[in-house]
Amino acid sequence: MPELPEVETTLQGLIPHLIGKRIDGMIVRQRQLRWLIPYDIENKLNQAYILKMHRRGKYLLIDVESGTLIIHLGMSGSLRLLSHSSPLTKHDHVDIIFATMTLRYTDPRRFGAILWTDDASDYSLLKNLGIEPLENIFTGHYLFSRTQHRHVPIKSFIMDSKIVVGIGNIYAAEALFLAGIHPLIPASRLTEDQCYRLVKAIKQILRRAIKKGGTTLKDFMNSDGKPGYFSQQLKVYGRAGLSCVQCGFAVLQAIKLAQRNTVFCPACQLL
DNA sequence: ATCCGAACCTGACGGC
DNA sequence: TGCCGTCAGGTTCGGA
Repeated sequence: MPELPEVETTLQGLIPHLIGKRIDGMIVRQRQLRWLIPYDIENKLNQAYILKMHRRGKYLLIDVESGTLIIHLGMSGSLRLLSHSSPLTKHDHVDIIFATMTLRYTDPRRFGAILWTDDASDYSLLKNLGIEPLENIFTGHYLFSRTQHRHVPIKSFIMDSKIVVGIGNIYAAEALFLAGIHPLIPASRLTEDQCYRLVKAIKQILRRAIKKGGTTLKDFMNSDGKPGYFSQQLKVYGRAGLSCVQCGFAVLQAIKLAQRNTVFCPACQLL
């Protein structure tokens, strides 16, 4: 489900409701997500006030005085704000309870994570992450310098969170299409100019997707339970076999790359 | 250091 | 209807 725009949409939906609020309790119905939810997390969060909420890559970080609650939505996770009486459905694994509402984590595939750290700046899953794609330090020059001597396909490269965070399968395909770059080109073979174009495309795609509230394919919902509308703007993802919206004649082609479906235009994105 | 595939899990869908 | 294989928005980890 969620790439950076969906996580950002969720975060921005939650912030106005949760900052400064006190957590009155936490109910864990299913501890086994990607990793086990730590057994002491209910104690750590009980009666804690939410000081700050932010995002690092696709990780949602919720700061309280004694540390940080870390939430990752995996492939199928979502967070919604509900009334206390809202009926439970099958994969509602965790509730965080506030005075007037419940924050509910739902995740059918359980690839997501709910973790705790006393010190987010020294947490293994966070400290080796690459840079944020929407920050100014993510430049064509940065990307070009990192591609040197790297032989992986450029699509895998921009999806590598040690290089740049937040770019998943949908937006990687869309950004490469927008930049006119074939997904299979080895990273080291990109010219500096192509790196500039790719970075520009990534920023543009992500910003536009955030503006539309993310991409809803089957079931993505923001924290108010509303879908995102960026799926209507997708130019290659999910369109294999259809004609290219840019050149109008080539048929979009699908290949498997690093176990992920990858769609591109063989005419607009030359190898 | 780099790269690749396996692993985690459920549900939806198409074919027989 | 039911069973089987395939696929799905992520990413860490282990081994080559």
